[in-house]
Amino acid sequence: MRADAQRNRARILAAADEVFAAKGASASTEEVAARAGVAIGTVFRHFPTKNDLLTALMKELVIELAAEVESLVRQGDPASSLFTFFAHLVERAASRKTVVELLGIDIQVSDQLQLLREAVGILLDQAQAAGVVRSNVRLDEVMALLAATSQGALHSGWDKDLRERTLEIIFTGLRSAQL
Amino acid sequence: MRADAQRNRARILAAADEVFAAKGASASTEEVAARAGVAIGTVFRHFPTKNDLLTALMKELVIELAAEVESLVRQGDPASSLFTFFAHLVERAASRKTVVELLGIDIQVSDQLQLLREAVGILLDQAQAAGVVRSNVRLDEVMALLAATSQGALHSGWDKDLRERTLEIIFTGLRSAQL
Amino acid sequence: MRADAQRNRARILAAADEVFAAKGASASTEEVAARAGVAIGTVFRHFPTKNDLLTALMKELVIELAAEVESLVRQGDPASSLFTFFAHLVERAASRKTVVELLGIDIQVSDQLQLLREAVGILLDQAQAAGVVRSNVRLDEVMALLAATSQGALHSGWDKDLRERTLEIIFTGLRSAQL
Amino acid sequence: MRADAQRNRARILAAADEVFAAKGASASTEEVAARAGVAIGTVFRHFPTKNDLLTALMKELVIELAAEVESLVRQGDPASSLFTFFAHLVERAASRKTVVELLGIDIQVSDQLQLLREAVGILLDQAQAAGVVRSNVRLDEVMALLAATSQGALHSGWDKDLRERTLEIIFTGLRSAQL
DNA sequence: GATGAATGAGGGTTCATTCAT
DNA sequence: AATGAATGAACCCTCATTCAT
Repeated sequence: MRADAQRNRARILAAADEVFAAKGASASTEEVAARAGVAIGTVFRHFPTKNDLLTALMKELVIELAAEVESLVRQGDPASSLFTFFAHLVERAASRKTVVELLGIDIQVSDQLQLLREAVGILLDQAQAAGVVRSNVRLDEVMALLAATSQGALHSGWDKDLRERTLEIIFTGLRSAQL
Repeated sequence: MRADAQRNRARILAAADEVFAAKGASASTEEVAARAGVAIGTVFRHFPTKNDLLTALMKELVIELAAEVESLVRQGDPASSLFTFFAHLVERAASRKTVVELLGIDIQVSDQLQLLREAVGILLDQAQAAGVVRSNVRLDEVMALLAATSQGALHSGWDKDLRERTLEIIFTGLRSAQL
Repeated sequence: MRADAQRNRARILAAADEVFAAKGASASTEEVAARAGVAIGTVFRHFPTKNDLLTALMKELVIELAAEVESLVRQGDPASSLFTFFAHLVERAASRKTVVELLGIDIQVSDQLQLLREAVGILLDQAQAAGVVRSNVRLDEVMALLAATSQGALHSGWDKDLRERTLEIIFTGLRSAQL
Repeated sequence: MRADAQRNRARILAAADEVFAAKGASASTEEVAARAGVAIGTVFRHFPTKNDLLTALMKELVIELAAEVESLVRQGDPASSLFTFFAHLVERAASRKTVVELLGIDIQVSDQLQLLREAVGILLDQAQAAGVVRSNVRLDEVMALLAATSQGALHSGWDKDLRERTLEIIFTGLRSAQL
């Protein structure tokens, strides 16, 4: 791929991220093109289908998130990494519909999602090994809570304070058995 | 309003509930009309805008939910009513997109939402008075968790077992301080 | 269907006939709408797909042609009806791409085409019974010649004189065995 | 023109022949480029317009056909060459849309068509001189029949047997007067 | 009031053609 | 000269909304 094409692909993805983050997946491809400063045909050259664009966006996001988790796995405090990531994801969801749709919708990201799931699984293992999360909590529930709260964080009332207070309840629920 | 008009209004709302519950708010008005057994024009006579229809639907839902809460307030066990309602709402969300969009989206239901909010507030007060929910939990967080988990419950992976396990974590989080 | 809808349906079919006759099936639906004096949505309300419109057009045409053949079967001279119909079809094709695409393309008119085929079959039987078409000529060849010459008649050079001279050769070929 | 350009021009024409033969003139230029193994820009450098490409293709075809006719004129049997060529052209049309569009459509090949026309004229003269085609048959009709049957041969039902039977009728028509 | 046909802006997608690399 | 990315008009189709019947 030529340098300019590479650049455009990136600009389109960035534009799509912003547009879909703001208006959800029903925003028009035309708007993405406009925001990217390219003609509509260029978007379709790079992503033959709107769905392809959405999928590509999700993949990028998952990869990013998974990388983040891995870095936590390597360098973070095992006892707090899961909570850190949880909070960070929700924080991020608060401004990006994309995050939320990733966790909820099913486009063809399943493979990538699996990746994220596994990464989070490690964080959970660490946390349980460290004794900060009760042992009968399973990965399924954690992913479910991640998805749910990310979705929730998108909506109006959830300011930073509310997000923190809500997460605090969930974190307590995850921990409490040790008491 | 004539009697038949009254009847039509009700049938349209019922149809809209089913259709939007199944396909989300992006389902077409035409489909609602078909399911209601009326012509498209009739739908628009009663609800000049698709958004008006959505709003009316939400209002009905909130009223229903609020009634449910009130009944719990009057006849339920103060120590468990909040949890009962929470679980019931999520259960319901699992089969109805409407519930979820009500809690998330911002159509002009704020007034009605306020109603629901107050009702849930009473449940929370009761639960805290009974000592089963820690006192530093505020209504905001409870509403936030209700919204988030309702949203989550819509998505694929959330079968009954997962819903219960997830709620159990949240309930524990709400309770735990007593331990 | 309401009277005005009925009228519009007819106008759209008429417009489609003209437009496709002139420019072939690749002409735009928009143009059909314009010629019919209706909005684009109206065309799609009556014919949900461009292909549906094309198909409807073909059906109408086949029905018309079949009716024509039947009338010849009943009232025409058995010895000349086949030739009469043949010539008439080609004459008509000279100004209408539709006729030709009917005989060549395969949209879902097969059922209707079968109808026409059978009708022409009767004409052929009559002609052979009358001894004016040799007995080893089969319906397949007649249909093939009808299709081929109709196609040909569409193109530039085929003025009336040429059409007649060309048909005369074919007719002679069909007859010749009697000599 | 550089040697490689020369080579590319030939490869593009060959590719176009195959692609348009298979899918008709509505196939995309991109596909031609792909089949030729060159970039789309190269196609447009050689043929500034899709129509130019089509025209060039037709010219080549006509030249080929005319050469074939000339060879028949020189070495063939005067009494059968016309029929031979006729049958061969139709046979070829059965597998190549190009042949047919050449004879039907009006791109700017008229000059070249004239060439073919003249060549076929000679065959006709020979056949008439040999007494196997009646003298009142004119070149116009022969060309018309060539075009028509070539078109027809493209369509589904025309298997080899049908083509032969159909041509047999036409050949008889051309001959019959002598009887 | 109800009906359902008509409207037309908007959305996804294709493809001939242009132009920077 | 070749490459292949960018352009943008045009196409098919959908759907909220309006309006004649």
